[in-house]
Amino acid sequence: MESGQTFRFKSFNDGYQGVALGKEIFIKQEDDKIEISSSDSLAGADFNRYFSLDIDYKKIKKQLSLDPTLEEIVEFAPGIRVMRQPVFETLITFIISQNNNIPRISGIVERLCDNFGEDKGGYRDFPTAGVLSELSPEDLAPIRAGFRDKYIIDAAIKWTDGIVREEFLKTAPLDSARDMLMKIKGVGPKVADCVLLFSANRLETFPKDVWIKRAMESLFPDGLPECAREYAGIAQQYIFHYARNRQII
DNA sequence: CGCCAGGCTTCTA
DNA sequence: TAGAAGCATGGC
Repeated sequence: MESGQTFRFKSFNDGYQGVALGKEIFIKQEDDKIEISSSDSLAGADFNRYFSLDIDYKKIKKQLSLDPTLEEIVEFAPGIRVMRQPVFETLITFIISQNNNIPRISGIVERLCDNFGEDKGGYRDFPTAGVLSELSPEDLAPIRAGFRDKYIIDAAIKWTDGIVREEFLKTAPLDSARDMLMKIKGVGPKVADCVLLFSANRLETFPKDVWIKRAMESLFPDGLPECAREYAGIAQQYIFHYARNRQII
């Protein structure tokens, strides 16, 4: 929940609270048991898929751990999973993420939802592309996204116009999918890869941000180990978290 | 005050 | 085609 893939969850009691798939949920973990609860009906929302609880991470971690350095990195925070969030929401949140820090990303996303998301009775859903595509940069001023406001609007317009299509992103050759995303102003290789990894379930994509570049230089100067190729994106999340948190603890 | 943040666009050579 | 400047905002 704190690995920088998703930005609407807050620490709450002994778990996390946030809005996902149009529902306000509370999630907590005790040992291997993960519990999701809500005051809403969860009908129609597939949180096993959202949190990738249907994926065999024991098998994936075993394969990554064939490399001894990766084994240590995985063991540092073995509960991390790559989520499968809605594509449009992931696209917008990672446009906001550029040249930004995680706390401020969360703040901008929160204001975006508060101002333009559908009121579900006490909380707000993530805004639709249709709503965002009609806005001007001045309309977005309250969310204080800075220069990213025009990128958000361009992404929403290209989404509603069908220039960026979810099904294509999930099924087309990886390079074609990236090119489609990079037609959006403000979307470059890093944001495109994050969308493909965190929502389109393209586990072989390996987003390279400043943290990953620094971590790769010191941990894997010869590149990512061969055993991690199939699940490079999952390895990326373990490496990202390790790089950011290891020294501090 | 200056530097940096899950980068990208634009300008320059 | 590579490299640097500029970009909104906010925390430190």
